[in-house]
Amino acid sequence: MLRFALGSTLWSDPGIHFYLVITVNTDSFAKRVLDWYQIHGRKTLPWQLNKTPYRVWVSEIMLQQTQVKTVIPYYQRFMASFPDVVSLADADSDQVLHHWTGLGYYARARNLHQAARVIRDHYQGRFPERFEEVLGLPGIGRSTAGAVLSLSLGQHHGILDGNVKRVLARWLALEGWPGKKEVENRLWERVDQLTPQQGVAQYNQAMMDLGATICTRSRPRCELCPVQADCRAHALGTPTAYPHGKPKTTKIPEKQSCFLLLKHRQQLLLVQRPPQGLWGGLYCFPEFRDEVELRAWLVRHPEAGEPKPLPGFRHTFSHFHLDISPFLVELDHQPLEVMAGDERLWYNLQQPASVGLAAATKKLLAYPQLHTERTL
DNA sequence: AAATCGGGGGG
DNA sequence: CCCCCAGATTT
Repeated sequence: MLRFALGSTLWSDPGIHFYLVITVNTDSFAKRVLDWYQIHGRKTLPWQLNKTPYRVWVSEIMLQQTQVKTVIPYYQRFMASFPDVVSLADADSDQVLHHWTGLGYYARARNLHQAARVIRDHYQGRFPERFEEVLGLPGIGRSTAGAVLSLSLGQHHGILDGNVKRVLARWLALEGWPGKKEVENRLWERVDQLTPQQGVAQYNQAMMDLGATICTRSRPRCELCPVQADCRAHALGTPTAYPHGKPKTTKIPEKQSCFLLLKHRQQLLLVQRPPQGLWGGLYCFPEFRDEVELRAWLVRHPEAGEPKPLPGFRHTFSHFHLDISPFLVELDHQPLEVMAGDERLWYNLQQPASVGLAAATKKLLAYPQLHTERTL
């Protein structure tokens, strides 16, 4: 922390002095986070007492999916039943899952149990203390391995859980969705740069606490944040815009429909669509939900011939895909009474009427199969 | 109703 | 590498 004091004495009145005191916080990111933690961080949660890799590991796995308040009673019961890694390894799967009931993500309980057995069988029942070995255990990735070894043993590893991602993405005003490998890699780089040599355990804990209590997802309390001064998202006034969400994967719904291409000589039947909705007011081939519906219609119109499937195609709208299956039906005799209700017309291929046609309809009207002499 | 959380697993 | 999943909770 640096303070600059600029003083001035008024020439005209030696009794009056002005001082402008400028305080500039030149502390590093890590120091400010650590200072904040000394005052505001939680230090007496069950897994913060009696710290061992095993106890921290179990807490980290539970906390991945649930908040502290909910985890505490589960953690207490779990530790009472499985006080060390060997007792966990020796337990039945059912027993372990029973302790997990209500926590969800049961695959993680299975991984936890499996990892305990690996530790019992390959590490003589002692929790491994080399990063690569920890990373190799089922259910433990880079962040959890770093958390366990730093929090319990003070080893120098960064962490990047959801809380830390949010804090850093905001502080950096980082563009991009952290689910993308490249964005996550950039975050890990910054984790490596910002994680201090001294006080890693407290720093990592502090970053998680900061994300959980101050830099929350929806209503961050920036006024209480120790790194607000140089937080880029705060400067932009849009902290909640970070981290960016998953890009809207225009989870395009798909719809299929069958079109009836009813042909008599050089004419094709088109019906006008209702004014509302898709292709409103345009002329279009009679549409059916599926082939069954189309055939049901044909049964009621015995004058029509056998439907002949034409090549289908996918038509993509802004908000969904329509998979179109056209069926050509040829009429021997004059046009029959058709499709009650809507406006309809017999569209002459030689002398096209001036009506609105959807792109898909145009595409179908251009099919060569409609322009050849009838095949019978 | 949608987003979330870290790691696993499949294409 | 990319996408999807587990499941209960929060917003």
